[in-house]
Amino acid sequence: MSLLHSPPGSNAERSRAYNRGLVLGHVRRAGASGRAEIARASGLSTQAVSNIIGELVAEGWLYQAGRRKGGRGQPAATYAIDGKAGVAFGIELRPDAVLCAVIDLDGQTLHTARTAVSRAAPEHVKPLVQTLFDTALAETGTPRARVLGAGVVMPGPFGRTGVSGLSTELPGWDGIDAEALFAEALCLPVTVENDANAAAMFERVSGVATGLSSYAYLYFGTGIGLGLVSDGVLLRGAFGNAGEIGHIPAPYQGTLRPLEEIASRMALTARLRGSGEAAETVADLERLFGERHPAMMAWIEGACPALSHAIHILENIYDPEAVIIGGALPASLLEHLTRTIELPAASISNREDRTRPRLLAGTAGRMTATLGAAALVINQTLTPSLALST
Amino acid sequence: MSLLHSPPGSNAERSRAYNRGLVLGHVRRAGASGRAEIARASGLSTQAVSNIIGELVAEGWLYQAGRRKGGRGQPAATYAIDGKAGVAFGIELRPDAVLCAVIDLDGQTLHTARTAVSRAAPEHVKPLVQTLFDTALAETGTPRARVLGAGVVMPGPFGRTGVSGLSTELPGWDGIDAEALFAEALCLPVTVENDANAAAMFERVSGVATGLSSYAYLYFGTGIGLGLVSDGVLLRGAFGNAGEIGHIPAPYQGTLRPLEEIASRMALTARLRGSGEAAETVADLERLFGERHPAMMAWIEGACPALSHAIHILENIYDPEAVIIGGALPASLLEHLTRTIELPAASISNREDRTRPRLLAGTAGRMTATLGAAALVINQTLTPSLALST
DNA sequence: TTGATAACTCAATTGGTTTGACTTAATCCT
DNA sequence: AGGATTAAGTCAAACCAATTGAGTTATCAA
Repeated sequence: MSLLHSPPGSNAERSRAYNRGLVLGHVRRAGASGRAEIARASGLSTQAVSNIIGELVAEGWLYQAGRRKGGRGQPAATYAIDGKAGVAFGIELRPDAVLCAVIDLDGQTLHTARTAVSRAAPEHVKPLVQTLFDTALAETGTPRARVLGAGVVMPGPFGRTGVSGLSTELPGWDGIDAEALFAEALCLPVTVENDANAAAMFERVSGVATGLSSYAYLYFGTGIGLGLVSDGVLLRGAFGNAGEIGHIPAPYQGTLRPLEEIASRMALTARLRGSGEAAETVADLERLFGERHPAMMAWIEGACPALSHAIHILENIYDPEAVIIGGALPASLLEHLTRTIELPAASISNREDRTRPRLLAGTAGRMTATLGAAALVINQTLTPSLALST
Repeated sequence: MSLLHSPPGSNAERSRAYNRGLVLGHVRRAGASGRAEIARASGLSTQAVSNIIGELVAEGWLYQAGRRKGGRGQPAATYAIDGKAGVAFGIELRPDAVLCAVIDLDGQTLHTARTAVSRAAPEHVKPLVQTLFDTALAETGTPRARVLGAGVVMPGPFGRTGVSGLSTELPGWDGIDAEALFAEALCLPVTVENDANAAAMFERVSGVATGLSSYAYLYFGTGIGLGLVSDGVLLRGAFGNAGEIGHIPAPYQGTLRPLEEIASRMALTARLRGSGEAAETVADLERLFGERHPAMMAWIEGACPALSHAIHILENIYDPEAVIIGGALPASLLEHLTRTIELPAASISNREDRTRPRLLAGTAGRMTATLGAAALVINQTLTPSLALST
């Protein structure tokens, strides 16, 4: 019997925290709103919303944005989020570097930094992250109290004990409770996720998935990953390792091969190297795509049917509002892929009443996952759940 | 902008309903439990649990089961669920028949019935279901007040308006709000799902998924369906049509074909018909499998790699605790399939620390979905969520 | 027998929402 | 212009349910 302790019980305080999140989330999604409007949307009484808004204004989260015009009755005083009222700190751990970012409640990027490291062992990383955090606060002029929490992106598989055999790509982190380590180092609530999940959240907080609540996100990191968002919440699977889409078989020249051997940055770089091009950075890839390098175009030709296959599977299994592709590829290339990938016809997503494309290009670039780490925290404050750790 | 109204705000009453569900759920999963134990597991105070238990005992949901022995301190008085305290009514609508079932909180089947119909149009079905409900109550001697709700299984796609093009297999139900219709007819809260989702829930409430909270369920109906359970809750996708796994391409003799053309009852029946066997019922299939009919064995040989492929995909995308296969096939055949399907090695589910098999055989038989319809309701009362309609 | 331990209860307190009566500010209608 | 209507919002009291802290009871261990 798995002794997963059940979600926490509810009491007055937790209700308040939950309802505050509801109000903030509504204002974030719908823009400046009046009390009555929020009350109707949330099922709370106007009085409750009024109390909560009073509190949020006093604490600086909301400010009065204006008044509605037109219509009968007294015009509503509308309130909007002060984006600067809260920020989130994102950390990405890679074998050769530690990246960090700060984004605010609006999803605006306030700060990014990259530090190369020779060893990513916990004892090296911990003080480094503390320094990075202090620097980030100083540079953005953010008081510590305004930091909602920290998100951490690192290669899985994650700590749910004894996943022997599969060891992490990050030396020295096997069996380490990263969440506790960073929570202690930064004195903040910490969320740990893989790159794809984090990047998926960034799209929701400030990218192309704004307004979506159930979607699938294909992330080009080194390999290829998948983030699944359901009702605004990430699916993590039973052991926290959901989204290993790189392993699934995809068609390639008449055979089936793991998707990541066909449609990943790894595969692309290998192919370019084969034709004598060393493409280390996103800028390199952009240039090579710009000049329509034959090896690049050959990779695209192979990747598109494989991605189409993956999308077909995702759509039919998951029925998302959209599938998004993003990550460490140049924007031009992602754009090209969304135009070139042929969407399967035999799909429940192929419906007439769609208002949005089935396939979208997400944020491009090497920092997506780092920004996503911070976005995890923003999303949590705006999409409350009783299971929330904060 | 999708105006999905946000989840309802929390107040004292909703908190209580939620916490009651938490207590009931704990007792259901862990067996007879003491107040303090439940308090620790749920994060509530003993006093809160005490009050809730008092209420639940007064209302007949719980009864005192005994006292713990041994250990220091005062022995805990333990409480257990009275399975008979609540029942759920399940309805399955098919083009040629209406099935119904009653199960109790323990997941025990109290009643099943099948009525052939010539037309399954709403105006015919509604009075029929009312009669079936009354008969079921009378036969099981259940007072109306003990019925927690009704679950309805019917072919999708579901009502989220205007899914033109895709029309339901059930004539006359296009654009009908089945939930409202049955809620009004039976004066009960109603949940509508597809067959695979419902059957998946039956496994959780009384079958092989007891104690699992994240798993994937492959359902053999006419075609093949998928139910995904995540943290005890069904994933429905953005438009309520998640789980259309029958459309995904699977390997068959060197080519890729839709899974349901290879590994479904439809495919099996077609193949048997091709060799002159009319297999209409599960019993027919059982006989043919018992005598190892060549057409049956050929189907199995083709279906196994295709199912293995599907399982590979599910495991790597969802990271479930287990994959379950069940539905309208004979138990012996399902058993055989779980033994014969080769589980992919390149899977995150292929871990050393597993305590449970990766692939399990679920409940077999033609009534699985009907029982699942009822199980939906039982699961809701035992796995509380703030979003709950009740 | 006594002390430690744990489960449980009682009564008061606390936190938060709802309810209902009232005020304010705009448009509509005559 | 002026009253009716409509809607937003406030105030204070009532209400609901969880927590807190002190006290009781039952068992084991020394």
